Amino acid sequence: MPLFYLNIALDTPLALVFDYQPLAQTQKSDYCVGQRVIAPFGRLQKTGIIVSISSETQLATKKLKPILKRLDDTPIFSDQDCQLINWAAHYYHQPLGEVFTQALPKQLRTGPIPNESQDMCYALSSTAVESSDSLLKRAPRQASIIQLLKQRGPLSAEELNAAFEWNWRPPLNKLLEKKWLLTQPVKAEKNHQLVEPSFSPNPEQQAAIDHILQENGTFQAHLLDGVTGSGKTEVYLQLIQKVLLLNQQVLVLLPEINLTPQLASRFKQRLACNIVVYHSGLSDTQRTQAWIKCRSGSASILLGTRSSTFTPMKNLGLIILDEEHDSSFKQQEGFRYSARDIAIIRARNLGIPIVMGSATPSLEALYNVQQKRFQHLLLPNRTGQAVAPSIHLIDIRNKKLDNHLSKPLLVAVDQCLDRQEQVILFVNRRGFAPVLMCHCCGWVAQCKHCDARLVTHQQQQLLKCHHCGAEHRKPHRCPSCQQAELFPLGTGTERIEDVLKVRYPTIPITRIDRDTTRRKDAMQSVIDKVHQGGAQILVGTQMLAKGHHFPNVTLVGIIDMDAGLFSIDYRASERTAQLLTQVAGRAGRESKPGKVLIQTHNPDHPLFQTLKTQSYAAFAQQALAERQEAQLPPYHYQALLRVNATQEADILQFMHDIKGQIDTLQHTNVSVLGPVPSPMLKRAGRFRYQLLFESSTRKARHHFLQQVLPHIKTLKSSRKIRWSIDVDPIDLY
DNA sequence: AGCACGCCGACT
DNA sequence: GTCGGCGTGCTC
Repeated sequence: MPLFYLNIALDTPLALVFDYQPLAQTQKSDYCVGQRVIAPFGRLQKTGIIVSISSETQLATKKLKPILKRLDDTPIFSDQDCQLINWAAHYYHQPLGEVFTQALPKQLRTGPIPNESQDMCYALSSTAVESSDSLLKRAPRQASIIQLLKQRGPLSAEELNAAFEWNWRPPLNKLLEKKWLLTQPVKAEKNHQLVEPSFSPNPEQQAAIDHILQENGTFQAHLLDGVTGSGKTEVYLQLIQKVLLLNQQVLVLLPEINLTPQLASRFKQRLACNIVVYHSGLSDTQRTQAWIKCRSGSASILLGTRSSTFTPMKNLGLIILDEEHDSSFKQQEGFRYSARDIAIIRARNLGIPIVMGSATPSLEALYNVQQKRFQHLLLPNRTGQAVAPSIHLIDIRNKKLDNHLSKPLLVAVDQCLDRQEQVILFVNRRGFAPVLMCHCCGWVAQCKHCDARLVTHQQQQLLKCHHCGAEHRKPHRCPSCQQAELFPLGTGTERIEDVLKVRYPTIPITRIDRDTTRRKDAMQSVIDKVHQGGAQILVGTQMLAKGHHFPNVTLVGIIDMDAGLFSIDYRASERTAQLLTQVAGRAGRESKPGKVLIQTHNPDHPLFQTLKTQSYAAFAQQALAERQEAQLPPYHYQALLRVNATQEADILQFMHDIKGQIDTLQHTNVSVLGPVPSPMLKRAGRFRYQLLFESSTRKARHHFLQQVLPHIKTLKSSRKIRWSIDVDPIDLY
């Protein structure tokens, strides 16, 4: 009879921790919290994590099965890792085992921890040095590899990838065979000096750095609020250097994969240390290795997207989260969490600073500044001679447009191109046109599955639903009246690109949206092309607003943002203001003043006026004040209920019952989404609806969790309901 | 979520 | 007879 039981979190949607007997012949000291074990579960075997060890159990002891195996001798998660994961599971009402699973790379969800691979590099051997010249004619590729190694010393595979366009593996293997090259481990770089120590921060940057360092060793959340080009990255670099000198690690979180290579290379130029990137674009093996290096401490900096939020770090000293306002930090499917909020809690648990940077901070962040939870650090000026761009509104009411482009905008584009400078045209919609309509009968192409209209993609002759991803061939005749009078209404990036190609046949035009950058490395080749300089036009969606600096862009044209002004969703105007400010920030760099032209039917709209004459900060303060006046704090809570059944009518009845209860809550909005289109469900002859509960106050959320939810659980068909809570706010601590 | 069990109709 | 559909219940 054992004297203790293992409480194990298993990857299952059940919000339970399961108790197991230990292995025979083992004792309590063989187990600790954070270890992985393999346990029998029903007829299955699952990997689980020991979350506690207890001397009692609720179940009859003989019902408890013993585990099958211990996977780790030492725990894979530290107590602090477990604490964070526990917090997240409770806060987001997610089964503990599922959160543990999220925190592990795929390979580590089942198998043993592989050894940490040593990065190898290639170096010249002594024989190569003399005999290389004779190679030049016969084997030019081998020769150029040798040439490069002579110049730069030993190089890693990654560095060779960057250096050569062609596949360097075969000639390199030849050289290895001949023993002219040898492999050796990359020397761990422990020199944490900035490579360019000459940088001297301006007074605002220095003040921010000092403030943050002053609090070092204790928890403090900092909002680094700096306009585009104000040198936030420089502040990060200085802070990172200081933390590295203390032999601590740094976690840097970014909203998107696209932004990692750029920042990684900037860090590598400036900091001599081991930098590891972690995001969903890596292979399983790469991810596992990156994860292991962070845990062991051999990586000093982890640069990653939200999937790295939970990655164990041996000695974390600082968290940096860039583009704080970005919604990509929120996971929208499955386990709905906010990487930003979890990162704050992680910093608090560890007693270390977290620095959140943005040119357009979210209202929650600014609210937290008001509440003195966040320290506000302002970088109000662009560095160097750079000046803020000037914003102009083009009133297009009653004006004749040339394919959605107004005369003043086209004139400005002409002038800009004449000066050999570059133009960004921003269209917040991909595809050719958002609506396809029949001129004879008014039929509109509609998605079968959702409420959304189908977007015309002219090049591919497809109609796509941007909501659910459904695709159809574009019909030649109206399916309703059989006439051929279908016309595309409105515009998207593809249409603007077409129009510009006709108008500027000799000017390079690049479209940047999800359709053109889906291919791996596509984004990078676009960026390279733009950096070649000369007169060019970039047409694109929000992707243009994120991260990349195009130094020769002096004009930004906003084609159509009016839709963002009138949404019922109170966060839409916030998003529009952020987007406009971010895009506008792309105009003008260094000494070239930038110009932003906004085409609109609503030139007097307060949002435009505030951004034009003042700034995003002024807009945000107004929005915050308005919401406080209406006694709506800038919190935003969501709960999503997913209802599955075979009978559509059952679901609708069920949804109706719940809606009735929630409708009586104040500051709470409920909407029914669905049926959710899914080939899987269709084949199974099932339906799924979603009930989205949105609330703007903590009180409403509390009421929902305490009163409404338990009631929903007791409803007869509640078994078929899967729900999760998404929280946007931060009254976390 | 999986997965089995078990109850019905269809079919060689 | 038995194959397979899916409604129901369980997982330490």
